[in-house]
Amino acid sequence: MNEPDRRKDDQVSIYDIARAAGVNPSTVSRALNNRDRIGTATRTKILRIAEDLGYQPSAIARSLTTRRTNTIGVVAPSLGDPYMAKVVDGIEQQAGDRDYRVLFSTSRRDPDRELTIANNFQRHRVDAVIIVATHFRRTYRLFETTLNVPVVLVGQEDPSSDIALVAVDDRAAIRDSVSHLVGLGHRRFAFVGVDDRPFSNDARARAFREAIGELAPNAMITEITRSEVTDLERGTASCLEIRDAGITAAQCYNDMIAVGLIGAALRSGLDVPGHLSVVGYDDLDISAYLPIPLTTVRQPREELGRTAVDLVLAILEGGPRSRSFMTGQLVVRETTAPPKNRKNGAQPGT
Amino acid sequence: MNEPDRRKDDQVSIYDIARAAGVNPSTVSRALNNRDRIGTATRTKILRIAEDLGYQPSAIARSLTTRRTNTIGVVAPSLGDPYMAKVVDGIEQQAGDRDYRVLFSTSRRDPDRELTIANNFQRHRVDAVIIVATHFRRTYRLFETTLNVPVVLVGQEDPSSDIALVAVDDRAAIRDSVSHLVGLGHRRFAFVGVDDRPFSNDARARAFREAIGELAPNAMITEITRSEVTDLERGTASCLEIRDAGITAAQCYNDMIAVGLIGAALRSGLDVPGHLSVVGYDDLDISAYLPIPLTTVRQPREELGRTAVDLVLAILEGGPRSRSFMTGQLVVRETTAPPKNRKNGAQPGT
DNA sequence: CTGTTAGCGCGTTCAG
DNA sequence: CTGAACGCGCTAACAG
Repeated sequence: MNEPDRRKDDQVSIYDIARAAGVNPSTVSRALNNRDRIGTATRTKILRIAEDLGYQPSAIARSLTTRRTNTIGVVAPSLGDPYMAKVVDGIEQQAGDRDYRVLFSTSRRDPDRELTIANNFQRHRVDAVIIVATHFRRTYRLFETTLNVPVVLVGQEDPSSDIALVAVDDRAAIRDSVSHLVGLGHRRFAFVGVDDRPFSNDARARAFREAIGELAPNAMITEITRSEVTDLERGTASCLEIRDAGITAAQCYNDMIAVGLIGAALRSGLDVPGHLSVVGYDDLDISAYLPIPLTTVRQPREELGRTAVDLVLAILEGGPRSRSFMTGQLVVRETTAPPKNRKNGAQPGT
Repeated sequence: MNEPDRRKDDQVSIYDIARAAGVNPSTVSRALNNRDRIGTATRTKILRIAEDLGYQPSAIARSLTTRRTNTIGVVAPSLGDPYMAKVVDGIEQQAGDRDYRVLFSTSRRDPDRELTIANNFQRHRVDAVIIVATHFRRTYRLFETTLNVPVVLVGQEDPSSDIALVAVDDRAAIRDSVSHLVGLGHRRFAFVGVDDRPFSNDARARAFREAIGELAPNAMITEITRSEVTDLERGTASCLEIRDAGITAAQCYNDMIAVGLIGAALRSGLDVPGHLSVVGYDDLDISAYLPIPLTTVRQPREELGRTAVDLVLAILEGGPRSRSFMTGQLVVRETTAPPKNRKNGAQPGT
């Protein structure tokens, strides 16, 4: 016996099923929520009728009385790039498993939009907020103070200790990378960064410098930060400087940049990894399958998203704000090798 | 004058602002919604107080009375792969611009989950549904009948003409690709497909066969469909067969497969594009920047998402179910070239 | 164990 | 032009 055709605005409510069962609506509510004192007979009867009528409780009405929406608001700069996509996928999965809904909003890194989103979250009475990779403390404060709900940050380090967050331990991961590179014999390094995500960029750049200072104190190190539109273009654009500076090993802020850099290097006659070793950061799906498989630091992106949900729910259940660090793992593939001399031209400064 | 600290469950309502303004709640409602008869003086006064109190209307309460949620439910197999990510990004953008919220749910291609999602959408009383790249008619019917709201499909062709959808015109795009390949002199073709998205795979494979039948009637054509876990692996795994069959040009179902295939080809000593020309489908961000930039068919993925929202809203506003086809554009880069003979071994059948 | 009542925050009558 | 009253669908508190 299936439910009959009904229009969306003619949904069956507990009143309908109460009438059909000859009981009071509140009894239906109790039966459905498996609450306290309820006769087994009436309960099963009610459940059966609900089933037959194709009843689905209105989350809206429920939220109105319970004052909980079971919704987590998520702000991210975009949903379109591969890093976000995985994190967001992890968030959606874990939230779904824990019976929470997710309200995604993209900020496009625009402060005005962030304010709009905060207001929007408030209108929808989200129970908590997850902020992905937005690198301004201000954003955190904005959501924290206007919404007054738990907030968890994903994927960035912030020194202040009272902010809940989950992030990859950049320092350890990058130290592994440097150790690998130094072991290969490299002494002329570059860090290829980004200009529009200052927090995480600085963290990685700093980690890189520190690790080199420790593992190869006399090495040369330069930092390149281009202001192109996309990360791929940032990588492409930094090739010339790397070539002219006689760099033999480059740590990139992420895989996209590495791909751009490698492409430009090959086109300009630089062999990878012969003349230039390149290390990425992220380990995108595609990175292992590139024609020259990319050596990179793997970020557990889905896991970051899932953990963010766990942290947020823990706080909702009365736990403390905690910070969780996951380890990034160096995956050595084929874009790193011992340095070889270049055959023709392109010496440092030439 | 900013709003004072208030807990989430102590939000300001129209009652608070009515009290502060010395008027009736319904007056506040009218002022806020810019409705009919309302004194300019009282209106501005009320607006000012609302502002000062940091008032944000409860979307929940509003939905309860208006019986509209301004929410679009979106089902997609995942949010994590680059194709979905862009489409979903487009949906989110356009919905946001039109003042709609989006409720994303991932089906993981699991029929049980699809049912759960349908029920969940019903609980949340979504106003409409967008189904992305789920290739079973059954899914469409499921959402259509249980929810009784407008449904729009994205990214797949379905012959039945009464289903609203937006998709890329595969036939025209693939015909361009074949024309390009035939013009280059190729006569031994393969289509490298997928097994888990039968609808769109068949559409593209068929388009490929038809185009070849028309443009190079005597050419050889084989179809390879591997059942690996990821698309990249499907590409990798199909290399051997392509090599043995003496194929010189392969059209792949998407870019991921093309990347896998190219990687395997190069490793096995096949030159790309010398011995094997490869055409992808999608034009991922990364495709232009691969060491051998990929020739591919560009799908306007964000645009697909945006258009889906437009279609859905048009129906909500009383318009007819319409179908919208966007054109995919062949982008010729460097993985296609005239066929050259292989130098050593690996002849057909060897 | 079950029925009654009230109220969540808002929009919408219908009177004034 | 504005106030009073009702209902959206559900849960919770209190009776019986």
